[in-house]
Amino acid sequence: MPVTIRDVAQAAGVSPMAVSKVLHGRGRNVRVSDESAERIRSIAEKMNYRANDLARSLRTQRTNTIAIVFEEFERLGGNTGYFIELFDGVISAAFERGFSVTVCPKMVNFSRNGVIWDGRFDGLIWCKPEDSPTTVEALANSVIPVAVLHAAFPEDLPVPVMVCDNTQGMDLAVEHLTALGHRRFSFAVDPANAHTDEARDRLFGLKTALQQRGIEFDLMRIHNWGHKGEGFEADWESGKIGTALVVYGEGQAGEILNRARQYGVTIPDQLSVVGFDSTRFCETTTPRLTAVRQPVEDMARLAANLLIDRIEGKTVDHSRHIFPCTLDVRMSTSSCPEASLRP
Amino acid sequence: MPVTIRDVAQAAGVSPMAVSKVLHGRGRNVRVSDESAERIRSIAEKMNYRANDLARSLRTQRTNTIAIVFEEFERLGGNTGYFIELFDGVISAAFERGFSVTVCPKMVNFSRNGVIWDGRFDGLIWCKPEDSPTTVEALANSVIPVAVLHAAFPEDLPVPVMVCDNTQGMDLAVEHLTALGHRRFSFAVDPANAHTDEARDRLFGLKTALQQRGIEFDLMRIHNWGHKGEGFEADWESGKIGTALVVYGEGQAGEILNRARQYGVTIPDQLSVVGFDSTRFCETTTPRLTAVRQPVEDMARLAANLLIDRIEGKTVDHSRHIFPCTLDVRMSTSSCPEASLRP
DNA sequence: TTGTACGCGTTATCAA
DNA sequence: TTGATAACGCGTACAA
Repeated sequence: MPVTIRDVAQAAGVSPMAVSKVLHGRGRNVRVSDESAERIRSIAEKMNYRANDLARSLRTQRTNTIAIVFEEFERLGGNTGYFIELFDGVISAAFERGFSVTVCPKMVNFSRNGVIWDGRFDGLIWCKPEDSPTTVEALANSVIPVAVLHAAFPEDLPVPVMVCDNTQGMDLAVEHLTALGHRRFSFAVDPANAHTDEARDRLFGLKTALQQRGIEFDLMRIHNWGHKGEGFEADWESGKIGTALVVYGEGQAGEILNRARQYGVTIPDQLSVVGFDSTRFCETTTPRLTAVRQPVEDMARLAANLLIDRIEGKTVDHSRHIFPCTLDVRMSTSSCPEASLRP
Repeated sequence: MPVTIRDVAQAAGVSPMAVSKVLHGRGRNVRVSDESAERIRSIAEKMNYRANDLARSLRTQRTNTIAIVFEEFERLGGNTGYFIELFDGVISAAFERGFSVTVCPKMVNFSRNGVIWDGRFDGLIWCKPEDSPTTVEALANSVIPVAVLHAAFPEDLPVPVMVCDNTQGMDLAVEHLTALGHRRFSFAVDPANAHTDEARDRLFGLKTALQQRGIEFDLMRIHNWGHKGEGFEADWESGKIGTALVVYGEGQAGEILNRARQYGVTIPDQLSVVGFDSTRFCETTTPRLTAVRQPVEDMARLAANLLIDRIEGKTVDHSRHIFPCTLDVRMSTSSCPEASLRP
C-alpha cells in the first residue's frame, strides 16, 4: 500500500538511488541531472511518496529518537510537578536538535549485561536509577549512550550525571529558618526514600548547616513517617517535633500539611515546614509550601544536550554536573513561636 | 557491534529461523528440538543477544508505538495543566496495552494528501486540529489510524473524535453565576482563539444558557482582548463589562485576574470570573480561578484505546464522543455586588 | 548515473 | 518432526 522509493524510481524511469539522492540528499557520488531531478520530485509528489523512517534507521543505525526512563512514573501529573519540568527540559533540547522523545514502559528493566537496547533509540536518559552494582554494570556496558539524572550515589559512572547540590540546598533552608528564629529542627522522610542516598545527603546537609551555625541537631528528631505523614500526631503529642520541620520530598510535605491542619496544628504559626523539590505542586498546598528548588528543567536540558552530543560524536562527557538549588519562600514558614521567649 | 540473530544461529550451528522460533516464537511451521532450543537460549544469553526492533517492525509493519501530535505544545508545563492531563490519559491507556508513546516535533505538518506517515507509528492522536479542508482531507486519506481530540468542527470525520460538551459546560457556569445573583454577563476571548469553533460553541452556550433563564446577553459584552488581557482596562472604565465575566481559556483568564488586580479591580467582589479548562493552573492564580472542567484525561484515554482497538483490528469507530463538563468552584466568583440593590 | 549488497528479523517455501 | 534456504520489508552505502 505505501509507496516506496522503488515505485517512484520505476515511475520516473530511474534508479532508486537517483530518487534517494534527489529526495533525501543521499549518495555521495551520485549525480542526477536537473531535468531528472525535477521529474523525480514531481512524480514523488504525485504519488504521495513518504520515506519509511524504519528502513532508513535500520540502515543508518540512527533513529533521531531518545528515550526517557523513569521507573517511578505512571502518571505525570500525579501529585508533583517534578516530571513535568523534567520532560519540558528534555523535549526542549531534543526538539531543537531534531530528536524525538519516546516515553516507553518497557525500558525500566535492563539486561544483565547492559542497558536494554532494541534499536529504537540513539540514547536514553535514565532518571533516578537505584544504587546497585547492577546499575553500575549496566551503565558501563550499555551499547547506546546514556545520561543520568539524579544518581546521588558516588560511584564514578562512565556517563554524564546531573545532580543537585543537596547540601547547599539544605543550607538555604536552614539559613531561612534560623533567620526566622528557629533553633529546634526536625527532619521527616517516608519509607520509600528513607534509605536513598538523596535522603542521606539531605539529612547530612541539614546537620552540617546547623552545625555551622552552632545549633545542635537532636537525632530523636529524624521522623520516619509514612508517605501520608502517618506518625505525625504521635510525635507532635510527645513533643518530639521541633519548631521547624524539613521534609525530604514535596509530596510527603503536602500530606503533612494536611494532617497537621486536621490535627489542629496551625502551619506556620505553630510549626514551620520546608519541603524539597519546589514545583507548581507547592502552590497548591494549604498553606503554600516553602521549598528548596532543584533546577530540574535545566538539569534535564543539559542531560539531553550532553546525550545528543555523545550520539553525534561531538563530545564525550563522563562528569558529574552539580546544580545549585534555590529556595522558594511561600507561606508554610514564619517566625519561630519561641523566638520571642528567648533571652 | 550488536549481536544479530545470525550471529547466534552461527554460534549455535543452526539457522536463523531456528533462533527466531526459539527466542521470539516466530515461524508457524518451524519446529526446534528441545535440546537445540536449550542450546540456542543459552548461547543467546551468553552473547547478550537483543532483538532489533527496527528490523522486526520493518518486516511486521508494527511498531507498537503511537504518536501524539499537538501543534501548540513546546512546553508541557507552560502555563496550564491541559497537556499534562492529556498525556497522562494517553500513556496510561497505551502502556497498559503494550504501546509506547512518542512526542515528536515534526508531526505537526501533514502531507497534502494525508497525515504524515513515516513508518514509526502504528497510529496517532491528533489534538486540536484546525478546521480546514486540508485537515478533513488529511484525515480521510491517512494511511495510519488517527484519533482526534477536540475537533470542535462539525464535519463528519472518518475517525473517532473526542469533544467536550461546551454548551452544557457553559450552562454550568451560568447556573453557578445566576445563583450568585449575576445578571450582566461578559465573554472574553483572545485573538488566537476568537475564530475557532470552540469559541463559537462556548459563546453560543453562554447565550443559550442565559436565554433559557430569561436573561438578555448584550453583544457589546463580547470582549476581544489580547491573550494577556490587553483591553480590559478600557472596557472596565467604560462600564462595558458586566458583573460576571466568562473567559474562553484558563490562560487568558489568569492574565485577566492579574490585570484586574493591578488596575484596582477586586476579584471576586467587584467582578466574578469563570474560566474554561480547569486544571492545576487554576489553583495557582490569585484568586484561585473558578473554571469549567473538561475530563481531558478520560478523553485522552478513550482516544488512545479507540486508536489501539483500530490498530489491532478489533473495532472501527468513527463516532463523536461527547464528554460532559463539570464546574470547579474556586475563589474567583462570589455574589453579585448589584444583587442586593435589585428589588 | 546504475547495480549490488547491506541493515536484521520474519514470512513463505522446500527438503530430509 | 526438524530444520534449511530464499526472499522480503525499504532506504542507503559503495563500487562499477
